[in-house]
Amino acid sequence: MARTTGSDGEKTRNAIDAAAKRLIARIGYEAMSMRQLAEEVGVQPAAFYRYYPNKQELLFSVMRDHMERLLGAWQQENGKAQGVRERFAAFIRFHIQYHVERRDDVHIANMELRSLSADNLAIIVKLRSTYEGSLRDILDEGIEAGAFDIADIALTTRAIIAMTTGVNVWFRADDRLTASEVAENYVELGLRLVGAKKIETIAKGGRDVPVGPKIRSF
Amino acid sequence: MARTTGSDGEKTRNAIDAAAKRLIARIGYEAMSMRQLAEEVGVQPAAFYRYYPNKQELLFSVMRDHMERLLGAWQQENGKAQGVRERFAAFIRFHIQYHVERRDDVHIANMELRSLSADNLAIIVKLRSTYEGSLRDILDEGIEAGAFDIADIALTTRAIIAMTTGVNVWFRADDRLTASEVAENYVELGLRLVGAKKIETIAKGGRDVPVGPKIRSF
DNA sequence: GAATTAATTGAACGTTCGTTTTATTAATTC
DNA sequence: GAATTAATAAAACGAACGTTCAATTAATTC
Repeated sequence: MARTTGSDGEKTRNAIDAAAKRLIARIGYEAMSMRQLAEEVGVQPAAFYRYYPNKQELLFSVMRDHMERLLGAWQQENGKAQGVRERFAAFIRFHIQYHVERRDDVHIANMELRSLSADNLAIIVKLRSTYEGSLRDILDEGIEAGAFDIADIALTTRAIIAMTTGVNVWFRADDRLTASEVAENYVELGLRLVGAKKIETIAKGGRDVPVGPKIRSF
Repeated sequence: MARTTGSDGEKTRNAIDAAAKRLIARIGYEAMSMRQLAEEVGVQPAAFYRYYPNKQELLFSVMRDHMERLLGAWQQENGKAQGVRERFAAFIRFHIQYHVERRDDVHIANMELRSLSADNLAIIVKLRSTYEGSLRDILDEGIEAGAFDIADIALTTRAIIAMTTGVNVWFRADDRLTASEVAENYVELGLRLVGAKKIETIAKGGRDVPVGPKIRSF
């Protein structure tokens, strides 16, 4: 046999991508063999090399596509929010919702960095820090506006990223909480972490008017 | 050649364990070959099988030993703290300090769960949940005592674990912050997350005396 | 409908994998 | 110092690895 009836390059490419994400997310890039991937797709191993030059490019493509989609989706979402507090809440909602909806993508992006070649790693790391930087910008903005009380911005940014990304470790769709319930819980936790002041307090003055004696709100 | 002069089973075993931890932490269990490990130790690949029946047992042994050491160390530390708030702070300090001191162990424990056989995974997962349960117990205790204000205990427990464990991703010993400075920052963040009340407030009444109208502190 | 292009198979490449077997030497015991 | 045990080396096992190549057939173009 050779070309099969009804064969279609685009369909096969999509099938390869989908199967690869499933497999890499479940057993890991190193553990996934090309024969395993081919079987999942329903083709011979050699067919893969019409679509990717090698295994590494497949991983890189999956991760780059994911990061660019993530960044694009957040940029779109970011435009809607009004005010720091709402923008901060929007970020957390977005982050958790996106992570829950594209679990495999996110899991791969978090776990397979070490399987990337040096060049590819540099590119992905850059995209990551762009994304995390957009959260940091919100924290900066919140401090400027006098809405947040943060001791160490970089550290707090990382804490929030770690906390919210961690949802993917335990969240199951059939759990007691829906994705948006989880998200709202994390919005509350996030607001605590950044020391968000009561809305009235901000409205009354912002950073130029001290809120009273320098006592933390907890 | 066969047995080498000065050869010692205990030393070789320790060398294997140390090299394995280094390698697995850096490149991953699947990516580490037995020949690579042997070379790192300075023996032939076959020598390994005097100490472990196979590669999987090595990974399991590394992870089980780590979890048991972690649990033991926390039990010892847990006895010292007085009061919920201090016990909570002690947990965070301990967790971060331990993670920073045994980076490879912790990294392996977090990354290589999927490389464990089903039986071994069940054992490690049990040890993990015992450890995480000890944090949950502190949150329970804090709520009981009226010292904490927590909406969802299970979720908050996981948030704290994720947040503090995440330190390992970015912490470098030569960074601007020392391990204990980082730990103190996270203690503050942790206290915010659990809605820890001001010490005077607790002293004045505990949970039986309402702190005022039911308004969150932020 | 012939020529061309797209998609895939089947077989094989050399390499590396985890592991086993056997032989050999060092250290310890008696 | 002979017998025993401990610790290794050396070589090989079959299986699996990522990848390449040539042949073949389906779909498309002209």
